[in-house]
Amino acid sequence: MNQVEEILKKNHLSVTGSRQKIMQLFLNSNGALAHADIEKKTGESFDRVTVYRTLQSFVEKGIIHLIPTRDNSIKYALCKDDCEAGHHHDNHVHFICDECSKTICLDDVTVPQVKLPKGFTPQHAEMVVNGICGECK
Amino acid sequence: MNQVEEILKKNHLSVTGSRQKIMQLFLNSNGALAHADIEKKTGESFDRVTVYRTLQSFVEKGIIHLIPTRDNSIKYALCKDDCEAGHHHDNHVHFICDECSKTICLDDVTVPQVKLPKGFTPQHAEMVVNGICGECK
DNA sequence: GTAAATTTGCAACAATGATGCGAAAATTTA
DNA sequence: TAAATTTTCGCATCATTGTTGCAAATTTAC
Repeated sequence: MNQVEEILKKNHLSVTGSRQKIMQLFLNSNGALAHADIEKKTGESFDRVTVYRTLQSFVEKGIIHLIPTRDNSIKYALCKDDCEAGHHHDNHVHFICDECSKTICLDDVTVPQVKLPKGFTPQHAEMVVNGICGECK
Repeated sequence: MNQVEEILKKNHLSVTGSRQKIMQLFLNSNGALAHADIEKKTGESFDRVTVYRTLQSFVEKGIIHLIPTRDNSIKYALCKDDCEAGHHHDNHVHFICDECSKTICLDDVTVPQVKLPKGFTPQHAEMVVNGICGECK
């Protein structure tokens, strides 16, 4: 049983062609993927709806997470820690390169706490940093 | 000359019905607005395209700014400081209430700096906090 | 008040995402 | 391992969101 199958089974998902291929894509890519990226890379293999539903199932199981971006395009990313241990990932910072527009999970950088005005109760914080990544410098 | 006209003229925008009405909406609301909110509140007054273009022109002039949200819906907000002084607003934190889903600019809370891994050069950082706002508590 | 510049509304289009449903595939069961 | 059951897939269809071109209307500048 390969890594992809393992991940799917562990998360109680049927092992199907689309899920295997898309999961493999995430494992191969070192950044986040947008729906469009996935559709491009899988070619004509799967229906557009299948890709949506596959991503949805991954999100529901907590295998991948969404990354909010400034231009409001949805990006999905697999966190290394997640797939290996299955535990819930902490709140890490995301980095988006303005040059190559690669989106990277900075798993080691946690979102700092901020002091909110009186009355506000925080529950979850997201932080996205834009700039130039190591490869584009 | 009223406040709305003043803002528009200062930003070299023609004073038109849609711009006046939409700008007024922003001045009246104490939170951020989504395109859909605006369309709802302006009723049948304007074409959908006009609303888009009006918002675009405001963004271009720096009168309003975009707020990235976790569910990837675009929200626009007017910062008090901006409209009065015209200077560029600093990087403040945004708060989205999970209860009433109001989106608020925390003008006094600046986005903290984070230490990035080697090679990454930050240029801009966004931070969005979800939770419960003062009114919903 | 008129000419020039800008903005509007309409039509049309593109991209993104959701849903219902029968067919196909995967999993369970015996 | 074959049948029964469950899940997923693909197609058609639809909704929402956002963009563009262009002629008509409005605003601004002179």
